[in-house]
Amino acid sequence: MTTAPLDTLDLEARAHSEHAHELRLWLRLLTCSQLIEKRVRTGLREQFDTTLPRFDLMAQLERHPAGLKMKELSHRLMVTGGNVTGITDQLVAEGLVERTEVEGDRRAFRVRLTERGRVSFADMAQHHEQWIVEAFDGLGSREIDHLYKLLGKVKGGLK
Amino acid sequence: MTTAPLDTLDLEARAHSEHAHELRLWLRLLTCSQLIEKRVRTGLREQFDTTLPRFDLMAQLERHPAGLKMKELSHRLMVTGGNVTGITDQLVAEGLVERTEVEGDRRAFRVRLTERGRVSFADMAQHHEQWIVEAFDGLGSREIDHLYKLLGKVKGGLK
DNA sequence: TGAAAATCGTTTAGGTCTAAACTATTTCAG
DNA sequence: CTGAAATAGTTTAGACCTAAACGATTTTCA
Repeated sequence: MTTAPLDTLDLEARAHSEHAHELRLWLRLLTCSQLIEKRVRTGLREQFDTTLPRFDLMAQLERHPAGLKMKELSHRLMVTGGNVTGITDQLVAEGLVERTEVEGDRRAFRVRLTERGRVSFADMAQHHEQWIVEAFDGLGSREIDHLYKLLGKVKGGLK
Repeated sequence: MTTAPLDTLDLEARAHSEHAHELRLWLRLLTCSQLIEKRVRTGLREQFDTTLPRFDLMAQLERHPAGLKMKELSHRLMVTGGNVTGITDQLVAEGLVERTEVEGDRRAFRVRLTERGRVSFADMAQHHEQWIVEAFDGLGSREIDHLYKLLGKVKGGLK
């Protein structure tokens, strides 16, 4: 019967019903992303005894044969520099990747795939592609394009 | 000039061009998901000195006032049981959730929000909602619905 | 009934990721 | 020229998450 408590309830209730769509969308986006990622992680572990971050790093290097600096890698992978250091160390130890000097800047270096790294990556990439294709099996190519565009709009609005 | 090397190049080239759309879509989906997640993680850390997994666990409990069993939590959160054990331990230590007995099964128990947990969560949820709304600012409500439906199709095709 | 199988939750060992502090080098302003 | 600021990468401490092995309890079914 008083108005004060009802006001706060109204505010909460309104907030929830007004933005329920955004919240649902976020949860679903996250779920899709996590399910696909899990599939890829499991595949990489079971079939190649490696991990997703290692694969992702190698994928970046495959696209840039001249190599990438640590800073560039951490930006592209959207992870911290310390993280890139650790993963690169592993891959160097296994001979899949190498650090090369950057002339004119003794602080930095460029990371490149070794020949062995290229061969190893090509093998993994083929299976990776298959897992991704399977993940979107339920969609037609029109829907894939449309989804891509809508997510582009989301991405554009971020940051 | 020889045909053998060209064949392998063709195979690779074809494979890549045939499924390029799926791969691009996957990378974009992942990027959107990671950017939004980063925003939420930063907000939770800076404004509430907590983490996303802790928030997610409390969010599940808020939706189920009677409490959830560890198994149910790990299923809903899509993480392993061991992980849920650790996060629950923390929240119990801080008095935000509590373990209660399940009668008739001495192996299991139910995890519930405490009163303090409910208050704490309500505060965080309000800001969380705001961050999510901002993330989808660039989209109209029709687009939000459409994106939701398309992702539903993706989700349905997984597993 | 009673032994095997299944279920619930925890522990363990190890990889991932972060923020913040740190070292080394380069750039820039005075 | 020189000292401050910026930049490249690493280290550190700690939280997260996983898979696998494990203890305790319950269920199954012969």
